Amino acid sequence: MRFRSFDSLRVFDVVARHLSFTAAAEELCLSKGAVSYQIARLEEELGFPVFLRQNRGIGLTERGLRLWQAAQPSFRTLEREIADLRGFGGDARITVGLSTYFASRWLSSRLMTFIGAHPGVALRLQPAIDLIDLSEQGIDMAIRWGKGRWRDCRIEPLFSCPAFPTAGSVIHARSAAVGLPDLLPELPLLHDRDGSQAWQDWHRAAGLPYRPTRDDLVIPDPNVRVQAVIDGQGLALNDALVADELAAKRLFRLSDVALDDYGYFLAYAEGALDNPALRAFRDWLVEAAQNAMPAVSYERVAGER
Amino acid sequence: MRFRSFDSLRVFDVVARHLSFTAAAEELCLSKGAVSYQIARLEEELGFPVFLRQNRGIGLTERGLRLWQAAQPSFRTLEREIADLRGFGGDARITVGLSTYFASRWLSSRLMTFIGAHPGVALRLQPAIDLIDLSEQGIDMAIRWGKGRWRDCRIEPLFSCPAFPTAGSVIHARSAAVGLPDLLPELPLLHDRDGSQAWQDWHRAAGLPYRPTRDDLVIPDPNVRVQAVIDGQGLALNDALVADELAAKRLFRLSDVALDDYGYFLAYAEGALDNPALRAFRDWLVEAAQNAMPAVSYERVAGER
DNA sequence: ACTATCGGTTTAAATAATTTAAACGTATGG
DNA sequence: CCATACGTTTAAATTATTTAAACCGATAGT
Repeated sequence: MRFRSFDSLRVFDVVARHLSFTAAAEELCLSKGAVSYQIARLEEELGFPVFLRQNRGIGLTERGLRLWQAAQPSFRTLEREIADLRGFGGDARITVGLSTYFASRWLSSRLMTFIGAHPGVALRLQPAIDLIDLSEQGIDMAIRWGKGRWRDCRIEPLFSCPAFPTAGSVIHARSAAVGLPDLLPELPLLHDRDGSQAWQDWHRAAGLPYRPTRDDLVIPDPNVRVQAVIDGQGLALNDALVADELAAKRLFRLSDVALDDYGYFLAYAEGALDNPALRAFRDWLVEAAQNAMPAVSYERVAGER
Repeated sequence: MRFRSFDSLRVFDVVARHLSFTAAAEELCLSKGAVSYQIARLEEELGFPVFLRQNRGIGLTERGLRLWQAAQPSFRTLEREIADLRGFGGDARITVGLSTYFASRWLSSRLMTFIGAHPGVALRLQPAIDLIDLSEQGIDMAIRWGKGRWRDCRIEPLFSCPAFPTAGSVIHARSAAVGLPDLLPELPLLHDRDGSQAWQDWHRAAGLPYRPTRDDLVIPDPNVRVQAVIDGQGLALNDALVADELAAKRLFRLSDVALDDYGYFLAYAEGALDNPALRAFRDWLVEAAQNAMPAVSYERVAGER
């Protein structure tokens, strides 16, 4: 029997990308019942199951995975070619400036849903430390971390992502024993850039005195900074995207005082949204951010007031 | 609007391969109306036509061609992977022995319909002059030219393909002037192999005397033999697959006497059809042969009896 | 020039597939 | 233990597809 259900296969592709019937249904503008039906139909025609129905959610079977590895690029090719032939080719090449830190810790795992849903758009992620200058290097949009007080362009908040002091295990142990306020003056502070207000802001929030000039370090790249903290070079303000390191106990949060007004923002030039591809990316990003604000709780340590 | 109709696209793929709605309908087991509907639907959704409706038959538009160039390999990949995952992977690699002559002049132009209709089958064409020994070199099936009197294996007739004497333009001119019977004894005859009965058979059929030993040439490869004839090396018995050369007047048929019992045959070992892939190829080949027996008419030349 | 035939298209009716909304069942996390 | 999340099922409604037959233009053979 020849395989016929390529429409079902397309539904499978979307479901496999989300690993969720519900999310796929939303992307396809279908009810989840319809998606379930399509997958059942596909499995019947194939003669083997493609998804493992697990307790909560689903997973690909081994053959399902192999099928997806073939289907994913095929549909991507087809959809891109079709988008091209339809003449949507308009400005469908967009460049987003961001830090490798944000890209690897937050964006990349979610990106598949965008590129899958917008096959006609060629997305380019431009790693950059300094995201002040848009339009330099042909960056269409930038994702910035801060208080959202930039005035050079349109700014949209993505999600709040407070910064809090973090340290490696050695300093954490000392902090737990001695107490952070006493320890603070003698430790090097790692800054994200020259003239950053962040540590100063944090001291004010914590009600502690701040002496501006010390033997501090400026480490602009957040990934490098995190590693420096883990290696015991000093203290840094980090945001919730270090959740993995916290969970793995390679990094420790030292205080429940956080800079709550910090977060991630999308920055773009005034007319940027006239480009439908950019608008699509903006819409997707804002929604993705809404649904997934990372949060890190703080366990009070013994010895803290 | 997102593209949805991948089933229609699959129909398009088949139609584009055949360049015929009717043939595609047959392959897909649909009525031609249904195929027409699917293509109309596809074109509506794409927003541009994929086929040019010509006087007789159809052709791809420029964008249709580009679409097909993307769709063809994608569907092929998908169908092959699916065939594999379904476990049809059994013996889906088949090798067919044939002459490059037959391959290039008859088979290759038709082959696309087979590989398209049987994506799970990996087909290998093994060029060979001497197709007597099957099972040597792992040949599953062989296509032979002759009278079909082999006894070493199962033989199925493909199509009758009579042989007739041919010559290049110089000899043809002399033959037209002098008459073939008078000219024949003084011309070199080109044979397909040592001990071939073909020329002897032909002389008998034409009611002419045959002297076995002369300064003749043995040229086993049919393509080479055809070229030798064109170059005026002598006369050879050729079959209807030289139609192109006849039409281009590079080669000329010298007589209406033909060896009518010669033709192409498919040879394979007794149990070969147990392999579904081989059976599929046999079925396809036999049917393709039935629908397309080449025929060459003979225009009587001035000076002939 | 006439006619049979070869495609592709159209039509209306029949059939089959898909979709939806809602109810359901089960597992999870607070 | 309850509320929720997620996939499944169900029955009904809606769409889409298919078919057979008629149709139309062009072509090839006579």
